[in-house]
Amino acid sequence: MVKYSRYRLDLAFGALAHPIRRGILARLASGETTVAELARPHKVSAPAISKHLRILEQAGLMSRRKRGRERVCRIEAERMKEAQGWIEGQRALWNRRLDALEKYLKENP
Amino acid sequence: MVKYSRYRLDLAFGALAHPIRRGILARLASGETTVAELARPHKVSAPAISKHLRILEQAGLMSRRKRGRERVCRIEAERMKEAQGWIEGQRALWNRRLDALEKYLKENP
DNA sequence: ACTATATTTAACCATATGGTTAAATATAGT
DNA sequence: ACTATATTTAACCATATGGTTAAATATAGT
Repeated sequence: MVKYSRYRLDLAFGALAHPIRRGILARLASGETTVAELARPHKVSAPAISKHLRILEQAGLMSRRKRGRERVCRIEAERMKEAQGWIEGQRALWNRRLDALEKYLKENP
Repeated sequence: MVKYSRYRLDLAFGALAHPIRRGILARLASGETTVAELARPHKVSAPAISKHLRILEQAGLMSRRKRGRERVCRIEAERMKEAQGWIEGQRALWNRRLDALEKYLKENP
């Protein structure tokens, strides 16, 4: 039972939690391309890829636009940055605490 | 149907995809503490918290040790670093590409 | 030994995820 | 108009997630 609407970071991290979706993002990081091209390296059906793309799109990590009968996909950098930012913030806290501890131990041998 | 064993990054990102778990990690970033203390800010049952902790632990983002009848939880920095590293790598690619494009546009007005 | 506290496990339920095949939709190309 | 190609939607199934309450387990404290 989901009680709260799903926040942006939930969707972003959730989208990053599957190897095929990370593979798709990795491919997109080197330039936009079509759905067929994104699907090629993975051995799942076209509908499966379509679902992964929807999850990435809903998470705001990627966008699609039509080009003839193809769809061209493009990474969206902002949400990736937000996800990274969250982790970074935690690690900053954590490291600051460890530094303080280290300093304390040095000063109180 | 999950066909491949779940990789470390799958578990790590999956674990980060819930606000309660991110809240728990945020608390842990400022120092280790007990399960009861971690549960306090969240209005779900104790078993729900216990499940979240298990997910965090299986993802390698946190560890638990016994202290009397309590369990003391502690963040595990390494896996956090890996998750951040993955995103960072993608963004590096992406930004390099954008920089190259910008340069190209500047040189070919 | 008895009782209270901390935490997990069991059993249950609803929804989300991750896959499939078959069918629908839209455009390209003749 | 006809056919091929690209992609999505529908219907289905199994497993994972996220919650609940009730019970079990383990230790603390008298």
